[in-house]
Amino acid sequence: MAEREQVLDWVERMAMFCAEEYGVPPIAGRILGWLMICDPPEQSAGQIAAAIGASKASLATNMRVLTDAKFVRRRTRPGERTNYYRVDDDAWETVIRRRVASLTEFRDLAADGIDLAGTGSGRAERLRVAHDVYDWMAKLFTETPRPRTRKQP
Amino acid sequence: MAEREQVLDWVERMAMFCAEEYGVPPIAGRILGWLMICDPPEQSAGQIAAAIGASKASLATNMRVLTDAKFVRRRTRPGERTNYYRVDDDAWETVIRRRVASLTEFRDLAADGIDLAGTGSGRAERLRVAHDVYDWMAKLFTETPRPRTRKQP
DNA sequence: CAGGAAGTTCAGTATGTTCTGAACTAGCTA
DNA sequence: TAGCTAGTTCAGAACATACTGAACTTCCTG
Repeated sequence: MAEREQVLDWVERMAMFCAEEYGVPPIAGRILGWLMICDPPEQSAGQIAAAIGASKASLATNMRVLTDAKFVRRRTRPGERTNYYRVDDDAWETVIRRRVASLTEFRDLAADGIDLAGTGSGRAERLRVAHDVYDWMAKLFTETPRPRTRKQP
Repeated sequence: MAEREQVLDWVERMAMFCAEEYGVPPIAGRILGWLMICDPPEQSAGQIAAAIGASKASLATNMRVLTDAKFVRRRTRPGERTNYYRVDDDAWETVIRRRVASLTEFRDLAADGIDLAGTGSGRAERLRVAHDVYDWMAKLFTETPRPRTRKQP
């Protein structure tokens, strides 16, 4: 298989993963996938559209979603009207932050349920198991220091 | 607010959380929410349908989704045709297992991208950051022992 | 200034999802 | 056996989502 074709195939796999696991629209997934692996790492909407085979309109809509979500960063160059996009340097930190927020939201919801059921009741005990699992997961992320990524030897 | 109304409100919040975060259909979310907090903890489809205000058909469809996903367990009683449902005892373990599977899938996808880009290249370096973050998250779950949930003092 | 490309917005189309009533099957009970 | 209830399946309605062409605005370039 040609290099380009292999890359597009990978982009598609990544896009579908993002669509299924995180519920992003297919085109947003393709943009993300493309920006993860493309060269140069910073490209214009036109270049991206050509690469993934989507319309200008779809690019505008989906780029906005991705930049609002802080996964993609827009950069302008002086004296140029074209915007260039790349994966935000903090994108992966953002992924972790979002994950923690989701876990704590569930945990707090479970806590509300425990209050509602009456602490100590059987119903509350059942909810406490869920609460504790989510609490454990959330704390795992917030309390474990992440080793700094370093250059491959 | 009446007790019952408060509970239904909580169920609705839980249902919407599941729908938004995990992409389950609203009714499946309501079933889950109801089964988490209802008394008795094991109820028939008819009881659940009445509680959350859904049709028999929707219950059949969504119960199947939830039992297939191992979040809900079906139990039959001898000499009775009615099926009873409750939150699976292992539901939260299942949540964790699914999460790990998702993390490793992304990590492996990133690894494929690194191979494709050529290890050591700039493109590969960019992907390695993503790879390492997901690897870290996956290992967090698999390598951290979870404290046994115990009765509240 | 005129021409053209980048970017946005919107209306319309296509597609997919979710829910229900109704028709059906099957088991319990009288 | 007849009647009632639990459960399943399916077709269709209602709704939501994703995508694009086209019209428009804006800004660079000649």
